[in-house]
Amino acid sequence: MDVLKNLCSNKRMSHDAPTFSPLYRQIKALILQALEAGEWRPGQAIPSEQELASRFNVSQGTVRKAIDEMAADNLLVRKQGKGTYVASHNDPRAMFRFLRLVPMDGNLSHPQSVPLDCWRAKAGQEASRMLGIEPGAPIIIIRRLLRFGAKPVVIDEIYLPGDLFQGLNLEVLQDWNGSLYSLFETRFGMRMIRAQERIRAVAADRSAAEVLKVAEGTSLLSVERVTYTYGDKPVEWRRGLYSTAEHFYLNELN
Amino acid sequence: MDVLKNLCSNKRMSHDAPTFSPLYRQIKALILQALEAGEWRPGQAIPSEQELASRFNVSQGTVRKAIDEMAADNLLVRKQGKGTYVASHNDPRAMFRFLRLVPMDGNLSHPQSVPLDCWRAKAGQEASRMLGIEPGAPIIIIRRLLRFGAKPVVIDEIYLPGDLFQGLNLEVLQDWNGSLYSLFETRFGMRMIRAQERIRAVAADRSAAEVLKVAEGTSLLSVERVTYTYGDKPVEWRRGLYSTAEHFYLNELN
DNA sequence: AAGTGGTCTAGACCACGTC
DNA sequence: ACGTGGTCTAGACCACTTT
Repeated sequence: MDVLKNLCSNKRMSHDAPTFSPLYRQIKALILQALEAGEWRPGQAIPSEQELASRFNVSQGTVRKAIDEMAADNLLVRKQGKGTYVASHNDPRAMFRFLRLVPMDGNLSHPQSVPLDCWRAKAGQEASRMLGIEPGAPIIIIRRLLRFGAKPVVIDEIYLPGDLFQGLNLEVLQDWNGSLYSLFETRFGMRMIRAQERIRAVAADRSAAEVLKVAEGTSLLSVERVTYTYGDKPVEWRRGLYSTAEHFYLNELN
Repeated sequence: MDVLKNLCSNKRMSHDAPTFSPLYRQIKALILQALEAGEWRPGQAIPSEQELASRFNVSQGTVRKAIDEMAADNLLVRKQGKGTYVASHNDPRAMFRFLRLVPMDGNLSHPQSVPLDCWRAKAGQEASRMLGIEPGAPIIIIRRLLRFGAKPVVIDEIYLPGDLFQGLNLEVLQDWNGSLYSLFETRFGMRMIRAQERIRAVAADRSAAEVLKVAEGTSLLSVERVTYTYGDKPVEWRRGLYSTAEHFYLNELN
Protein backbone atom coordinates (compact mmCIF):
# COMPACT_ATOMS: atom_id res chain seq x y z
CA MET A 1 0.00 0.00 0.00
CA ASP A 2 2.84 2.34 -0.85
CA VAL A 3 2.63 5.79 -2.26
CA LEU A 4 4.76 7.27 -4.98
CA LYS A 5 5.80 10.21 -2.87
CA ASN A 6 8.78 11.61 -4.71
CA LEU A 7 6.99 12.78 -7.79
CA CYS A 8 8.31 16.24 -7.01
CA SER A 9 11.98 15.39 -6.70
CA ASN A 10 12.42 16.25 -10.35
CA LYS A 11 13.22 19.88 -11.05
CA ARG A 12 12.11 21.89 -14.07
CA MET A 13 8.52 20.91 -13.53
CA SER A 14 7.43 24.03 -15.36
CA HIS A 15 8.67 22.72 -18.69
CA ASP A 16 7.53 19.17 -18.15
CA ALA A 17 4.10 17.65 -18.18
CA PRO A 18 2.06 18.90 -15.22
CA THR A 19 2.09 15.48 -13.59
CA PHE A 20 2.95 16.79 -10.17
CA SER A 21 0.55 16.24 -7.33
CA PRO A 22 1.36 16.66 -3.66
CA LEU A 23 1.34 13.71 -1.31
CA TYR A 24 -1.91 14.66 0.39
CA ARG A 25 -3.68 14.65 -2.94
CA GLN A 26 -2.39 11.19 -3.68
CA ILE A 27 -3.69 10.14 -0.30
CA LYS A 28 -6.98 11.80 -1.11
CA ALA A 29 -7.15 9.84 -4.34
CA LEU A 30 -6.46 6.60 -2.46
CA ILE A 31 -9.17 7.29 0.11
CA LEU A 32 -11.53 8.23 -2.71
CA GLN A 33 -10.73 4.95 -4.38
CA ALA A 34 -11.51 3.03 -1.22
CA LEU A 35 -14.76 4.96 -0.88
CA GLU A 36 -15.70 4.22 -4.46
CA ALA A 37 -14.88 0.55 -3.98
CA GLY A 38 -17.29 0.51 -1.07
CA GLU A 39 -14.69 -0.26 1.55
CA TRP A 40 -16.68 1.91 3.96
CA ARG A 41 -20.39 2.49 3.55
CA PRO A 42 -22.24 5.81 3.77
CA GLY A 43 -22.93 6.74 7.35
CA GLN A 44 -20.14 4.56 8.68
CA ALA A 45 -16.88 5.74 10.20
CA ILE A 46 -13.66 5.48 8.26
CA PRO A 47 -10.46 4.50 10.09
CA SER A 48 -8.86 7.06 12.36
CA GLU A 49 -6.30 9.46 10.99
CA GLN A 50 -3.55 7.55 12.76
CA GLU A 51 -4.61 4.26 11.21
CA LEU A 52 -4.77 5.76 7.74
CA ALA A 53 -1.42 7.43 8.27
CA SER A 54 0.29 4.17 9.09
CA ARG A 55 -1.57 2.36 6.33
CA PHE A 56 -0.30 4.83 3.74
CA ASN A 57 3.08 5.40 5.38
CA VAL A 58 2.66 9.13 5.76
CA SER A 59 2.29 11.41 8.72
CA GLN A 60 -1.02 12.08 10.37
CA GLY A 61 -0.86 15.70 9.20
CA THR A 62 -0.83 14.62 5.58
CA VAL A 63 -3.84 12.36 6.02
CA ARG A 64 -5.46 15.21 7.85
CA LYS A 65 -5.06 17.56 4.93
CA ALA A 66 -6.49 14.98 2.55
CA ILE A 67 -9.50 14.47 4.80
CA ASP A 68 -9.91 18.22 5.21
CA GLU A 69 -10.40 18.57 1.48
CA MET A 70 -12.79 15.68 1.30
CA ALA A 71 -14.83 17.14 4.13
CA ALA A 72 -14.93 20.44 2.24
CA ASP A 73 -16.17 18.45 -0.78
CA ASN A 74 -18.98 16.98 1.34
CA LEU A 75 -17.62 13.49 0.87
CA LEU A 76 -16.73 12.98 4.52
CA VAL A 77 -18.06 14.40 7.75
CA ARG A 78 -15.83 15.00 10.74
CA LYS A 79 -17.18 14.55 14.25
CA GLN A 80 -14.86 15.66 17.01
CA GLY A 81 -14.18 12.98 19.56
CA LYS A 82 -15.96 10.33 17.50
CA GLY A 83 -14.35 9.93 14.13
CA THR A 84 -14.74 10.73 10.46
CA TYR A 85 -17.81 9.44 8.64
CA VAL A 86 -18.75 8.78 5.06
CA ALA A 87 -21.29 11.39 4.02
CA SER A 88 -24.76 10.02 3.44
CA HIS A 89 -27.98 11.31 1.97
CA ASN A 90 -29.68 9.47 4.80
CA ASP A 91 -28.32 12.05 7.17
CA PRO A 92 -31.24 14.36 7.96
CA ARG A 93 -29.00 17.38 7.52
CA ALA A 94 -28.06 16.32 4.03
CA MET A 95 -31.37 14.90 2.85
CA PHE A 96 -32.29 17.90 0.76
CA ARG A 97 -28.77 19.08 0.20
CA PHE A 98 -29.38 19.90 -3.44
CA LEU A 99 -32.81 21.47 -3.06
CA ARG A 100 -32.56 25.23 -3.08
CA LEU A 101 -36.27 25.97 -2.92
CA VAL A 102 -37.45 27.91 0.11
CA PRO A 103 -40.92 29.05 1.20
CA MET A 104 -41.34 32.82 1.11
CA ASP A 105 -42.74 32.88 4.61
CA GLY A 106 -40.03 31.62 6.95
CA ASN A 107 -41.69 28.19 7.24
CA LEU A 108 -38.97 25.66 6.80
CA SER A 109 -41.19 22.61 6.62
CA HIS A 110 -39.55 19.79 4.73
CA PRO A 111 -40.96 18.90 1.36
CA GLN A 112 -42.68 15.60 0.65
CA SER A 113 -41.94 13.57 -2.44
CA VAL A 114 -44.92 12.05 -4.25
CA PRO A 115 -44.02 9.60 -7.02
CA LEU A 116 -46.52 9.76 -9.86
CA ASP A 117 -45.13 7.48 -12.50
CA CYS A 118 -42.15 5.31 -13.33
CA TRP A 119 -41.48 3.57 -16.60
CA ARG A 120 -38.73 2.21 -18.75
CA ALA A 121 -37.72 3.61 -22.13
CA LYS A 122 -34.81 3.95 -24.50
CA ALA A 123 -32.51 6.94 -24.31
CA GLY A 124 -33.23 9.64 -26.85
CA GLN A 125 -30.61 12.06 -28.10
CA GLU A 126 -30.85 14.49 -25.24
CA ALA A 127 -30.91 11.89 -22.46
CA SER A 128 -28.00 10.02 -23.99
CA ARG A 129 -25.93 13.18 -24.21
CA MET A 130 -26.74 14.25 -20.68
CA LEU A 131 -26.14 10.83 -19.16
CA GLY A 132 -23.16 9.93 -21.29
CA ILE A 133 -24.72 6.72 -22.56
CA GLU A 134 -25.52 5.31 -25.99
CA PRO A 135 -28.69 6.49 -27.72
CA GLY A 136 -31.15 3.67 -27.38
CA ALA A 137 -29.68 2.41 -24.13
CA PRO A 138 -32.28 1.53 -21.50
CA ILE A 139 -33.32 4.33 -19.18
CA ILE A 140 -35.84 4.77 -16.41
CA ILE A 141 -38.10 7.77 -16.30
CA ILE A 142 -39.75 8.98 -13.11
CA ARG A 143 -42.35 11.64 -12.72
CA ARG A 144 -42.86 12.92 -9.25
CA LEU A 145 -44.36 15.81 -7.37
CA LEU A 146 -42.81 17.74 -4.54
CA ARG A 147 -45.16 19.21 -1.97
CA PHE A 148 -44.54 21.67 0.82
CA GLY A 149 -47.35 20.89 3.21
CA ALA A 150 -50.42 20.57 1.02
CA LYS A 151 -49.11 22.77 -1.77
CA PRO A 152 -47.75 21.18 -4.95
CA VAL A 153 -44.62 23.16 -5.81
CA VAL A 154 -42.37 21.13 -8.08
CA ILE A 155 -43.04 18.65 -10.83
CA ASP A 156 -39.95 16.64 -11.73
CA GLU A 157 -39.15 14.38 -14.64
CA ILE A 158 -36.14 12.26 -13.87
CA TYR A 159 -34.00 10.20 -16.24
CA LEU A 160 -31.75 7.44 -14.98
CA PRO A 161 -29.51 4.91 -16.77
CA GLY A 162 -31.45 1.64 -16.64
CA ASP A 163 -28.35 -0.46 -16.01
CA LEU A 164 -27.55 1.22 -12.74
CA PHE A 165 -31.02 1.09 -11.24
CA GLN A 166 -32.17 -2.47 -11.86
CA GLY A 167 -35.42 -3.17 -10.09
CA LEU A 168 -36.45 0.43 -9.63
CA ASN A 169 -40.17 0.87 -10.14
CA LEU A 170 -43.12 2.86 -8.89
CA GLU A 171 -43.77 0.55 -5.99
CA VAL A 172 -40.21 0.84 -4.70
CA LEU A 173 -40.53 4.60 -4.93
CA GLN A 174 -43.82 4.66 -3.07
CA ASP A 175 -42.58 2.39 -0.31
CA TRP A 176 -39.65 4.65 0.42
CA ASN A 177 -40.08 7.59 2.65
CA GLY A 178 -37.03 9.76 2.47
CA SER A 179 -35.31 11.59 -0.33
CA LEU A 180 -34.74 10.04 -3.72
CA TYR A 181 -31.00 10.23 -3.27
CA SER A 182 -31.13 8.34 -0.01
CA LEU A 183 -33.06 5.64 -1.85
CA PHE A 184 -30.52 5.57 -4.65
CA GLU A 185 -27.71 5.34 -2.14
CA THR A 186 -29.29 2.71 0.04
CA ARG A 187 -30.85 0.48 -2.56
CA PHE A 188 -28.65 0.92 -5.59
CA GLY A 189 -25.30 1.97 -4.18
CA MET A 190 -25.35 5.16 -6.23
CA ARG A 191 -23.99 8.11 -4.31
CA MET A 192 -24.73 11.55 -5.64
CA ILE A 193 -21.73 13.76 -5.09
CA ARG A 194 -22.37 16.99 -6.91
CA ALA A 195 -24.76 18.47 -9.41
CA GLN A 196 -25.10 21.26 -11.92
CA GLU A 197 -28.33 23.12 -12.52
CA ARG A 198 -29.32 25.21 -15.51
CA ILE A 199 -32.20 27.48 -14.75
CA ARG A 200 -34.54 29.18 -17.16
CA ALA A 201 -37.99 30.71 -17.04
CA VAL A 202 -40.76 29.06 -19.02
CA ALA A 203 -44.54 29.20 -19.35
CA ALA A 204 -46.56 26.38 -17.80
CA ASP A 205 -48.03 24.00 -20.35
CA ARG A 206 -51.37 22.41 -19.65
CA SER A 207 -50.14 19.28 -17.93
CA ALA A 208 -47.73 21.09 -15.65
CA ALA A 209 -50.36 23.69 -14.86
CA GLU A 210 -52.81 21.00 -13.82
CA VAL A 211 -50.41 19.25 -11.50
CA LEU A 212 -49.09 22.42 -9.93
CA LYS A 213 -52.57 23.94 -9.73
CA VAL A 214 -51.66 27.14 -11.51
CA ALA A 215 -53.09 28.79 -14.61
CA GLU A 216 -51.77 27.62 -17.94
CA GLY A 217 -49.08 30.02 -19.12
CA THR A 218 -47.96 30.93 -15.62
CA SER A 219 -44.23 31.57 -15.46
CA LEU A 220 -42.31 28.72 -13.90
CA LEU A 221 -38.69 28.01 -13.19
CA SER A 222 -37.30 25.27 -15.39
CA VAL A 223 -34.47 23.65 -13.49
CA GLU A 224 -32.41 21.11 -15.40
CA ARG A 225 -30.07 19.16 -13.23
CA VAL A 226 -27.29 16.75 -14.06
CA THR A 227 -26.07 14.84 -11.04
CA TYR A 228 -22.68 13.18 -10.79
CA THR A 229 -21.29 10.32 -8.80
CA TYR A 230 -17.64 9.47 -8.21
CA GLY A 231 -15.29 10.23 -11.04
CA ASP A 232 -17.59 12.93 -12.40
CA LYS A 233 -19.78 10.30 -13.92
CA PRO A 234 -23.28 11.64 -14.72
CA VAL A 235 -25.97 9.31 -13.39
CA GLU A 236 -29.09 11.42 -13.27
CA TRP A 237 -30.66 13.99 -15.48
CA ARG A 238 -33.82 15.70 -14.35
CA ARG A 239 -35.96 18.58 -15.31
CA GLY A 240 -38.07 20.28 -12.70
CA LEU A 241 -40.74 22.91 -13.07
CA TYR A 242 -40.92 25.06 -9.96
CA SER A 243 -43.94 27.13 -9.05
CA THR A 244 -42.58 30.32 -7.52
CA ALA A 245 -45.81 31.83 -6.32
CA GLU A 246 -44.96 31.15 -2.69
CA HIS A 247 -41.42 29.87 -2.93
CA PHE A 248 -38.13 31.01 -4.36
CA TYR A 249 -34.87 29.46 -5.41
CA LEU A 250 -32.23 30.58 -2.95
CA ASN A 251 -28.60 30.81 -3.99
CA GLU A 252 -25.63 31.90 -1.96
CA LEU A 253 -22.83 33.56 -3.89
CA ASN A 254 -19.36 33.63 -2.48
CA MET B 1 -0.56 43.64 19.22
CA ASP B 2 -1.09 40.75 21.56
CA VAL B 3 -3.65 38.03 21.24
CA LEU B 4 -5.78 36.58 23.98
CA LYS B 5 -4.63 33.05 23.22
CA ASN B 6 -5.63 31.18 26.30
CA LEU B 7 -9.36 31.39 25.87
CA CYS B 8 -9.36 27.62 25.88
CA SER B 9 -7.37 27.02 29.01
CA ASN B 10 -10.60 26.93 30.93
CA LYS B 11 -12.24 23.52 31.14
CA ARG B 12 -15.97 22.84 31.16
CA MET B 13 -16.45 24.90 28.05
CA SER B 14 -19.50 22.87 27.26
CA HIS B 15 -21.45 24.32 30.16
CA ASP B 16 -20.25 27.87 29.71
CA ALA B 17 -21.06 30.44 27.10
CA PRO B 18 -19.74 29.35 23.72
CA THR B 19 -17.08 32.05 23.71
CA PHE B 20 -14.32 29.76 22.60
CA SER B 21 -12.53 30.44 19.38
CA PRO B 22 -9.21 28.94 18.31
CA LEU B 23 -6.16 31.09 17.86
CA TYR B 24 -6.23 30.99 14.08
CA ARG B 25 -9.74 32.40 14.09
CA GLN B 26 -8.67 35.23 16.31
CA ILE B 27 -5.84 35.90 13.87
CA LYS B 28 -8.34 35.76 11.05
CA ALA B 29 -10.48 38.33 12.83
CA LEU B 30 -7.46 40.58 13.28
CA ILE B 31 -6.50 40.35 9.62
CA LEU B 32 -10.11 40.97 8.68
CA GLN B 33 -10.09 44.03 10.87
CA ALA B 34 -6.97 45.36 9.19
CA LEU B 35 -8.53 44.64 5.82
CA GLU B 36 -11.70 46.46 6.78
CA ALA B 37 -9.71 49.41 8.10
CA GLY B 38 -8.07 49.67 4.70
CA GLU B 39 -4.59 48.86 5.89
CA TRP B 40 -4.04 47.03 2.59
CA ARG B 41 -5.95 47.95 -0.54
CA PRO B 42 -7.62 45.53 -2.98
CA GLY B 43 -5.11 44.13 -5.42
CA GLN B 44 -2.19 44.83 -3.13
CA ALA B 45 -0.10 42.25 -1.31
CA ILE B 46 -0.50 41.78 2.42
CA PRO B 47 2.61 41.12 4.55
CA SER B 48 4.23 37.71 4.29
CA GLU B 49 3.13 34.93 6.59
CA GLN B 50 6.34 35.28 8.57
CA GLU B 51 5.80 38.97 9.11
CA LEU B 52 2.22 38.47 10.23
CA ALA B 53 3.30 35.64 12.50
CA SER B 54 5.80 37.79 14.33
CA ARG B 55 3.40 40.73 14.39
CA PHE B 56 0.76 38.62 16.12
CA ASN B 57 3.21 36.52 18.15
CA VAL B 58 2.03 33.21 16.77
CA SER B 59 3.63 30.61 14.57
CA GLN B 60 3.60 30.79 10.80
CA GLY B 61 1.35 27.73 10.70
CA THR B 62 -1.36 29.52 12.61
CA VAL B 63 -1.28 32.54 10.34
CA ARG B 64 -1.31 30.12 7.46
CA LYS B 65 -4.52 28.50 8.62
CA ALA B 66 -6.17 31.89 9.08
CA ILE B 67 -5.17 32.92 5.57
CA ASP B 68 -6.32 29.56 4.20
CA GLU B 69 -9.83 30.26 5.41
CA MET B 70 -9.81 33.78 4.08
CA ALA B 71 -8.65 32.53 0.70
CA ALA B 72 -11.50 30.01 0.75
CA ASP B 73 -13.83 32.94 1.50
CA ASN B 74 -12.49 34.78 -1.56
CA LEU B 75 -11.16 37.57 0.61
CA LEU B 76 -7.53 36.90 -0.18
CA VAL B 77 -5.74 35.37 -3.14
CA ARG B 78 -2.57 33.37 -2.74
CA LYS B 79 0.12 33.45 -5.40
CA GLN B 80 2.91 31.01 -4.92
CA GLY B 81 6.33 32.61 -4.94
CA LYS B 82 4.87 36.12 -4.92
CA GLY B 83 2.70 36.67 -1.89
CA THR B 84 -0.88 36.91 -0.71
CA TYR B 85 -3.10 39.58 -2.21
CA VAL B 86 -6.29 41.33 -1.23
CA ALA B 87 -9.03 40.09 -3.53
CA SER B 88 -10.31 42.69 -5.93
CA HIS B 89 -13.23 42.98 -8.32
CA ASN B 90 -10.77 44.64 -10.68
CA ASP B 91 -9.14 41.29 -11.16
CA PRO B 92 -10.36 40.07 -14.57
CA ARG B 93 -10.99 36.61 -13.13
CA ALA B 94 -13.28 38.04 -10.47
CA MET B 95 -15.00 40.75 -12.46
CA PHE B 96 -18.20 38.82 -12.97
CA ARG B 97 -17.79 36.63 -9.95
CA PHE B 98 -21.44 36.90 -9.00
CA LEU B 99 -22.95 36.62 -12.46
CA ARG B 100 -24.21 33.12 -13.10
CA LEU B 101 -25.70 33.75 -16.51
CA VAL B 102 -24.22 31.74 -19.36
CA PRO B 103 -24.96 31.68 -23.10
CA MET B 104 -26.55 28.44 -24.28
CA ASP B 105 -24.07 28.11 -27.09
CA GLY B 106 -20.62 27.76 -25.57
CA ASN B 107 -19.77 31.42 -26.34
CA LEU B 108 -18.23 32.82 -23.22
CA SER B 109 -18.12 36.41 -24.38
CA HIS B 110 -18.13 38.82 -21.48
CA PRO B 111 -21.23 40.88 -20.92
CA GLN B 112 -21.29 44.63 -21.32
CA SER B 113 -22.95 46.91 -18.81
CA VAL B 114 -25.03 49.77 -20.20
CA PRO B 115 -26.20 52.29 -17.59
CA LEU B 116 -29.62 53.68 -18.47
CA ASP B 117 -30.55 55.84 -15.55
CA CYS B 118 -29.40 56.92 -12.12
CA TRP B 119 -31.33 58.99 -9.65
CA ARG B 120 -31.71 59.74 -5.96
CA ALA B 121 -34.74 58.87 -3.87
CA LYS B 122 -35.84 58.06 -0.36
CA ALA B 123 -35.89 54.48 0.86
CA GLY B 124 -39.29 52.84 0.80
CA GLN B 125 -40.27 50.00 3.07
CA GLU B 126 -38.77 47.24 1.01
CA ALA B 127 -35.49 49.00 0.26
CA SER B 128 -35.07 49.99 3.89
CA ARG B 129 -35.63 46.44 5.05
CA MET B 130 -33.27 44.96 2.50
CA LEU B 131 -30.51 47.50 3.07
CA GLY B 132 -30.92 47.73 6.82
CA ILE B 133 -31.45 51.50 6.78
CA GLU B 134 -34.18 53.83 7.99
CA PRO B 135 -37.26 54.28 5.80
CA GLY B 136 -36.86 57.66 4.17
CA ALA B 137 -33.07 57.52 4.21
CA PRO B 138 -31.45 58.65 0.97
CA ILE B 139 -30.85 55.99 -1.62
CA ILE B 140 -29.55 55.83 -5.15
CA ILE B 141 -31.36 53.90 -7.84
CA ILE B 142 -29.66 52.69 -10.97
CA ARG B 143 -31.21 51.12 -14.00
CA ARG B 144 -28.88 49.35 -16.31
CA LEU B 145 -28.87 46.86 -19.12
CA LEU B 146 -26.56 43.90 -19.53
CA ARG B 147 -25.73 42.84 -23.05
CA PHE B 148 -23.99 39.79 -24.37
CA GLY B 149 -22.70 40.96 -27.70
CA ALA B 150 -25.58 42.85 -29.26
CA LYS B 151 -28.28 40.99 -27.34
CA PRO B 152 -29.96 42.65 -24.35
CA VAL B 153 -30.25 39.94 -21.72
CA VAL B 154 -30.65 41.47 -18.27
CA ILE B 155 -32.36 44.58 -17.02
CA ASP B 156 -31.28 45.49 -13.52
CA GLU B 157 -32.67 47.91 -10.99
CA ILE B 158 -30.14 48.59 -8.28
CA TYR B 159 -30.66 50.23 -4.89
CA LEU B 160 -27.77 51.63 -2.90
CA PRO B 161 -27.59 53.52 0.39
CA GLY B 162 -27.02 57.17 -0.58
CA ASP B 163 -24.60 57.81 2.28
CA LEU B 164 -22.10 55.28 1.07
CA PHE B 165 -22.04 56.30 -2.57
CA GLN B 166 -21.71 60.08 -2.49
CA GLY B 167 -21.14 61.49 -5.93
CA LEU B 168 -22.40 58.48 -7.84
CA ASN B 169 -24.38 59.52 -10.90
CA LEU B 170 -25.09 58.49 -14.45
CA GLU B 171 -22.01 60.19 -15.83
CA VAL B 172 -19.72 58.35 -13.42
CA LEU B 173 -21.35 55.10 -14.43
CA GLN B 174 -20.99 55.80 -18.13
CA ASP B 175 -17.35 56.79 -17.81
CA TRP B 176 -16.45 53.54 -16.15
CA ASN B 177 -15.72 50.51 -18.21
CA GLY B 178 -15.56 47.51 -15.98
CA SER B 179 -17.97 45.87 -13.62
CA LEU B 180 -20.14 47.82 -11.23
CA TYR B 181 -18.44 46.22 -8.27
CA SER B 182 -15.01 47.24 -9.46
CA LEU B 183 -16.35 50.80 -9.66
CA PHE B 184 -17.80 50.57 -6.17
CA GLU B 185 -14.54 49.22 -4.88
CA THR B 186 -12.28 51.68 -6.63
CA ARG B 187 -14.30 54.85 -6.28
CA PHE B 188 -16.27 54.34 -3.10
CA GLY B 189 -14.20 51.88 -1.11
CA MET B 190 -17.12 49.46 -0.92
CA ARG B 191 -16.01 45.87 -1.28
CA MET B 192 -18.66 43.31 -2.09
CA ILE B 193 -17.87 40.11 -0.25
CA ARG B 194 -20.82 37.83 -0.70
CA ALA B 195 -24.38 37.89 -1.95
CA GLN B 196 -27.64 36.04 -1.71
CA GLU B 197 -30.01 35.63 -4.63
CA ARG B 198 -33.70 34.78 -4.58
CA ILE B 199 -34.91 33.58 -7.92
CA ARG B 200 -38.45 33.42 -9.20
CA ALA B 201 -40.15 33.23 -12.55
CA VAL B 202 -42.28 36.16 -13.64
CA ALA B 203 -44.00 37.46 -16.76
CA ALA B 204 -42.40 40.39 -18.58
CA ASP B 205 -44.29 43.64 -18.15
CA ARG B 206 -44.33 46.14 -20.98
CA SER B 207 -41.29 48.15 -20.02
CA ALA B 208 -39.11 45.12 -19.40
CA ALA B 209 -40.32 43.53 -22.62
CA GLU B 210 -39.36 46.61 -24.59
CA VAL B 211 -35.86 46.83 -23.20
CA LEU B 212 -35.16 43.11 -23.50
CA LYS B 213 -36.81 42.95 -26.92
CA VAL B 214 -39.14 40.12 -26.03
CA ALA B 215 -42.91 39.81 -26.21
CA GLU B 216 -44.89 41.16 -23.28
CA GLY B 217 -45.77 38.29 -20.97
CA THR B 218 -42.68 36.28 -21.81
CA SER B 219 -41.40 34.32 -18.82
CA LEU B 220 -38.33 35.88 -17.25
CA LEU B 221 -36.14 35.07 -14.31
CA SER B 222 -36.54 37.54 -11.50
CA VAL B 223 -33.28 37.56 -9.56
CA GLU B 224 -33.25 39.57 -6.36
CA ARG B 225 -29.84 40.01 -4.91
CA VAL B 226 -28.68 41.40 -1.60
CA THR B 227 -24.95 42.01 -1.51
CA TYR B 228 -22.92 42.27 1.66
CA THR B 229 -19.67 43.92 2.60
CA TYR B 230 -17.52 43.25 5.65
CA GLY B 231 -19.36 42.34 8.80
CA ASP B 232 -22.34 41.02 6.83
CA LYS B 233 -23.51 44.53 6.24
CA PRO B 234 -25.95 44.74 3.30
CA VAL B 235 -24.96 47.52 0.91
CA GLU B 236 -26.76 46.70 -2.30
CA TRP B 237 -30.14 45.43 -3.23
CA ARG B 238 -30.94 44.74 -6.82
CA ARG B 239 -33.59 43.11 -8.88
CA GLY B 240 -32.72 41.75 -12.27
CA LEU B 241 -34.96 40.40 -15.00
CA TYR B 242 -33.13 37.82 -17.07
CA SER B 243 -34.19 36.81 -20.54
CA THR B 244 -33.52 33.09 -20.78
CA ALA B 245 -34.23 32.61 -24.46
CA GLU B 246 -30.55 32.12 -25.25
CA HIS B 247 -28.99 32.06 -21.79
CA PHE B 248 -29.41 30.18 -18.58
CA TYR B 249 -28.57 30.65 -14.94
CA LEU B 250 -25.89 28.11 -14.06
CA ASN B 251 -25.54 26.86 -10.53
CA GLU B 252 -23.09 24.35 -9.14
CA LEU B 253 -24.33 22.27 -6.23
CA ASN B 254 -21.87 20.65 -3.89
C1' DA C 1 -8.91 6.24 31.17
C1' DA C 2 -8.63 5.79 26.40
C1' DG C 3 -9.48 7.15 21.73
C1' DT C 4 -10.86 10.48 18.39
C1' DG C 5 -10.48 14.82 15.94
C1' DG C 6 -8.76 19.95 16.71
C1' DT C 7 -5.08 23.22 17.59
C1' DC C 8 -0.45 24.98 17.86
C1' DT C 9 4.31 24.82 17.26
C1' DA C 10 9.00 24.29 15.01
C1' DG C 11 11.85 22.90 11.52
C1' DA C 12 13.10 21.10 7.01
C1' DC C 13 12.63 21.15 2.38
C1' DC C 14 10.26 22.08 -2.35
C1' DA C 15 8.23 25.07 -6.08
C1' DC C 16 7.77 29.47 -7.92
C1' DG C 17 8.87 34.23 -9.03
C1' DT C 18 12.06 38.08 -8.91
C1' DC C 19 16.37 40.22 -8.66
C1' DA D 1 20.64 34.20 -4.38
C1' DC D 2 16.67 35.36 -2.00
C1' DG D 3 11.94 35.67 -0.51
C1' DT D 4 7.40 33.92 -1.04
C1' DG D 5 3.90 30.46 -0.50
C1' DG D 6 3.33 25.01 -0.54
C1' DT D 7 4.29 20.51 1.50
C1' DC D 8 5.63 17.22 4.96
C1' DT D 9 6.91 15.83 9.36
C1' DA D 10 6.91 15.11 14.52
C1' DG D 11 5.47 16.15 18.91
C1' DA D 12 2.71 18.33 22.46
C1' DC D 13 -1.44 19.50 24.21
C1' DC D 14 -6.69 20.58 24.09
C1' DA D 15 -11.65 19.33 23.41
C1' DC D 16 -15.09 15.99 22.83
C1' DT D 17 -17.10 11.30 23.21
C1' DT D 18 -17.30 6.81 24.91
C1' DT D 19 -16.03 3.16 28.03
